[in-house]
Amino acid sequence: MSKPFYSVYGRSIKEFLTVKRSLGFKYQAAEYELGNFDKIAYKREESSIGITKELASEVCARHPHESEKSRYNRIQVVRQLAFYLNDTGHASYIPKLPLFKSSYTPYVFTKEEVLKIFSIADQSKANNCNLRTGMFFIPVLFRLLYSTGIRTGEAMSLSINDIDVTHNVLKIRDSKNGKERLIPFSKSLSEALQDYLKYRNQRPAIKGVNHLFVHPAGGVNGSSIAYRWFRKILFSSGISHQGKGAGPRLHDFRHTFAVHSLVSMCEQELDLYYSLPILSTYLGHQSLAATDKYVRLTAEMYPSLIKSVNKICPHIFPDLNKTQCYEAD
DNA sequence: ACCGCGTAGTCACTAGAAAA
DNA sequence: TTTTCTAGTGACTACGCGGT
Repeated sequence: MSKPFYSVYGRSIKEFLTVKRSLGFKYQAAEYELGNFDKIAYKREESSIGITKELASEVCARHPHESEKSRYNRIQVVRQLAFYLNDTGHASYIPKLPLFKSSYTPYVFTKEEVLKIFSIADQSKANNCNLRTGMFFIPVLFRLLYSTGIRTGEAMSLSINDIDVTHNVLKIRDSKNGKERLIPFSKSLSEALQDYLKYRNQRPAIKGVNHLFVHPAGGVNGSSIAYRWFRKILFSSGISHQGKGAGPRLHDFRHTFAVHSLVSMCEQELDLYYSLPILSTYLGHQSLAATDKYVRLTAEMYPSLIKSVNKICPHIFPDLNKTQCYEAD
């Protein structure tokens, strides 16, 4: 499972990993970064253990297309290794952490864009007769993501037993904490799900398969399928994708759900002191702070709405000149 | 030949826990 | 409270396979 290391640091890195793991940390991603550290040390023909300032600066140098945050994460691992080496008698330079600020702004679809995406997805499904195509469930998956705001991973791992189309509730089982949460959904989504289930259950190949989202031949698709179709449909819908990491992502259905829900609650003049905790629970956030980020996002996208709400209940929406918008999950 | 999927891998990003 | 750190997962691609 673990990769070999080639430089003079190899043994120390292995010990370091063992120590960290014995403390209960997984150190999976870190092992990858340590591998890069090892490669650089090997290339430089480092002959003795102890990180010099020169070695540290080469390892911590910014990669051409790397974000500040990623570099920050990378350097943290090297720092930990440097601390460990110091503790074990190999004097090492401890690199400084850079400053960084979050820059990603989530994409929020307009209602027109959402409708356009749905209709293109429906057309694509009608045109695709491949027996193994994920297109079979894409239209209903997109509707599910938009109308419940659940994560893509959560949707893809749903089983048919988690869906109750009589009471319009679905169950998210969170294997991580053994927690589960119930998500009520709308009548229109329920109809879409029932339609899908009808076709799904008619197919003999799918008998006995528990996964909700399967291709017509009965196989279970990974979430990369959903993403690939998403990009195709996005292109056909004429919504431009801004390139790697920047464009609308599948995950942005979740943001869109949150923002549209907030807007709709504002329009119905619901008291946000009550409705925010509800939204927070629905999204599965552990704190209100995460949900608060959507409030800022909503304020940014619908300034005129905010003006009218603030007349009734001031202080709900932040002054955007003074705050920055960060992404919430 | 072409298309779409599955898989595995790299790189990137964020939430939330832990430490200070 | 703020800073530091880890866990977890998303975004994206290459490649190979099998069905049409």
